Amino acid sequence: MKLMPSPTAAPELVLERFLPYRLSVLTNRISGQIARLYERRFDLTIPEWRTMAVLGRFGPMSANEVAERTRMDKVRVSRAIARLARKKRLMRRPDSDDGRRVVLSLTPEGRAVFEEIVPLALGVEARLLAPLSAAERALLERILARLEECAAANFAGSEDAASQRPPRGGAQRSSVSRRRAGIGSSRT
Amino acid sequence: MKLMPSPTAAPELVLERFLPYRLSVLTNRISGQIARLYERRFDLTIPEWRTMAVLGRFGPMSANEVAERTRMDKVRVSRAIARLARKKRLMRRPDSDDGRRVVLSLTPEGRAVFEEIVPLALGVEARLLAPLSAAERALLERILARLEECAAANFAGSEDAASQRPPRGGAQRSSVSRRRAGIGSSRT
DNA sequence: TGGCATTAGTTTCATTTGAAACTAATCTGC
DNA sequence: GCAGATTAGTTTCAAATGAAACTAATGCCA
Repeated sequence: MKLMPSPTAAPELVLERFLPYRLSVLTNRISGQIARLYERRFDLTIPEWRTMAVLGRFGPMSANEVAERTRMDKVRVSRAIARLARKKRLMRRPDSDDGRRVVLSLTPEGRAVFEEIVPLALGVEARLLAPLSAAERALLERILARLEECAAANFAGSEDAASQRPPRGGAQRSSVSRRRAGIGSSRT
Repeated sequence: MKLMPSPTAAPELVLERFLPYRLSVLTNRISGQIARLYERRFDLTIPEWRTMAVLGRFGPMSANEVAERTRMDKVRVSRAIARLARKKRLMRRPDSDDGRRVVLSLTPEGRAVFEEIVPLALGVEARLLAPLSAAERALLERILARLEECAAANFAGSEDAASQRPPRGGAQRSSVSRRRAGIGSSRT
């Protein structure tokens, strides 16, 4: 039987049971498999695939809208678009109403690739969910929604840090802040 | 009411509802928050933190054992160790029995940092789990375990790809295989 | 004993990444 | 109109990353 922890017992942290760590390992594995699949069969990175996915599903839109929908930053989107354009999987049409915008749309070839990938992607998802019962899936859905909400809230709450930024040429930055603040990419 | 899908209806893929994508976004957010926390307060990256976490919890071990426990590749571990050693948070003692091995252990300073972080990390986890009921947490545990199992199985099943590798100097590699096979880092 | 495969750990190198800077077009207030 | 602020998208640059090569010590077995 389990004894009561002594009043002074330090709480334990075992990495293998720590939720953020577990999520990270799990997600990276899944993303890795998917990335390999897309790369090997379609010469497609995950940012490229995500871009195609939203264009394929929702039709033409600007790079910014792609960034919002995929939650990728605009740099990644910009590069994904450049590569897709090079491979002739999407077209960029300057917006006549707003000279800054560029409207993106899949080429017929891009759409063909998209339509070939969709069932594969859904198949991966189905295989992942296969061992779960319907009830478990429903609960997973709810749990994910809550965690997303919670993470988004905390996320928003910590954005202040970047507010007062010194200009680039501005000489010194502490060695701490110099070490990349960059963070959670997961090429996924 | 919902109509039956027509026999020819293509299954739909909406990125925002696609499990691998959702996991990725969620995980990156969480990892990002944590990384910011560790970096700002302790000048510690996630690979460094993971290394300290296993050394702090399980005591001295070799770099390889750290890699196994943290599921990081040995390159990452090697670099994390180098940085931690530079910052005097861990010590490397050559193993007298096996000249290849180096036994790592936290310095007193490293341990102090470790003990300061543990409650913070557990706090982050607790905040994440706060909106979930006990029943939901239990089910989350089960679901995670199943997904991990499933992902690990598929993972193992797809390792063959790297088997016959051409030597480095070996002239050409296809543009496909040249484009990094690298994948799911998520600096997490 | 000696040679060849293996293991621990590091280094090299090509690539990805994102914050910050940058360019160019549009909006805003006056 | 028109100056300054904002927005769309790209480029620059300093890391981080990991596959493959490398170095060095062991294991194995003949």
